[in-house]
Amino acid sequence: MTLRQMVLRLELPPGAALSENELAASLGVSRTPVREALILLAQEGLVQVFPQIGSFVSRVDPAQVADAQFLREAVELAALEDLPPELDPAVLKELRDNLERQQREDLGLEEFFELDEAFHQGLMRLSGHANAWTTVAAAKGHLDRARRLGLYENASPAVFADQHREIFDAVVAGDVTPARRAMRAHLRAVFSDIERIRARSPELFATDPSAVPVRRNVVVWE
Amino acid sequence: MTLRQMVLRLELPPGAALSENELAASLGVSRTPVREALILLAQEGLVQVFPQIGSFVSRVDPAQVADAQFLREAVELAALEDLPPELDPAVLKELRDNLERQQREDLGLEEFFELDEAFHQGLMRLSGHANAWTTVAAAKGHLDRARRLGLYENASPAVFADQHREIFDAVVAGDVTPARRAMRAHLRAVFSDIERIRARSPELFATDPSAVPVRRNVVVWE
DNA sequence: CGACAGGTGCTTGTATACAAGTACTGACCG
DNA sequence: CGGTCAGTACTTGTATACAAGCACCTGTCG
Repeated sequence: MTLRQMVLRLELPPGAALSENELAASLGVSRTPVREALILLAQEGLVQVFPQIGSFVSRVDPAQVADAQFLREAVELAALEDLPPELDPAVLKELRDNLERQQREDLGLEEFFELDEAFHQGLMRLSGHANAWTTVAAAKGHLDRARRLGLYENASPAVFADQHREIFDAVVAGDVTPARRAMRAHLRAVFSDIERIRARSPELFATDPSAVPVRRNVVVWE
Repeated sequence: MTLRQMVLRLELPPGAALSENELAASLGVSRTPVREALILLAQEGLVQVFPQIGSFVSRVDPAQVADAQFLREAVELAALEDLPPELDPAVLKELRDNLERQQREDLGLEEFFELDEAFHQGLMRLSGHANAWTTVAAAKGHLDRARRLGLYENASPAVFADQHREIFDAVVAGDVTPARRAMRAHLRAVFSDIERIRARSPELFATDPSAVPVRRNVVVWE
């Protein structure tokens, strides 16, 4: 799990080489459990394994970002149409606390990301589809990394916090159509950033997803 | 892949024990690759692994069926709203051929299932979201098994074939709203069967998903 | 100087041995 | 007859050794 987080948080940058031997040594276990973890990450698309060549953190693939975006938008908008007449008060309280914390001034980017994830997951729980959300969450690795790059770029969580508030108010008021409109606008805000980032840091993005990385020998002075 | 198909086609019945050793022996390989395959099936929810106890084909979980149903409905309906003005003629031809084959009288159930899957995948390709569909397809194992049980029960693919035709005609005509209505009705037809089947074959369904299967010794006369 | 062949060190894939734990079996004892 | 406890046969989890293949480095030869 912690390896997955390192990939999602870009601590392991897209394109980085992941040797099973090195990972095993640094984690103090054998190759077997490391390998099993990499297989799961590979199925999620976060890692690419090339037989006899190496394993690599996959570069952010704009196509996969768009796929995940479509998926999450479809699911979250459908959930808004499926809200029960009586909303769970415990979840509502949790969401209110969440929104309050989002507006703190000294909020770190990673902390904002956690709150953001929890907020969207809370909305899914309100509609009784928390499990469908876990499927979406597992499929949106590329999207999450793109969103992080976007936030690192302009670092303005305040706008998103306001959008969250707008969505939440519409949900509580039972106004499905405005809630959907606000949600759609909120989710699509990602696209405004991605192309600019790609122009600045092209090495983080995939051009041909089937391209095989090359192994290079680099001299390291220690 | 063939092991996955055996689970989805109910050739390996829900609840069946899967010994890594037996599978390895019957496939002529060692435990390692078998184990890696089981890990992937476990992440899909088709298999449950209990440490030091055993691996089992997961019983059909009505909650997971409902989750997958919600997911696919959300995605397929969203795709219908995202159809381009000019539909790919190659895909249209493929769908027409598919519909024609669906109406053959001597169609086997498994063949109908293949056509059904190809039809829905084709619609997703029309809207340019084939990749999002693969994510959904990987998440709907429990739903697919429930649908197979439903078809084994009343064996009437003709109704579904007509619904497919109705959806297709609306899509070609560009009538999004009727297409959505037809699609929603089509997808929700699953629910009419599942409770009846559960009453007849409760051993295929999960009661408590966290319950641990028990190992039993049975005498086999050979 | 340039091209080519072989050595070397890395990679992942697979097989196998052992560790740890569960459940049934059967003998033993009250 | 019934309960208890050791033994055994199974399970999955982990570590390790070997197999197969790719890329670079280097020595040799033209």
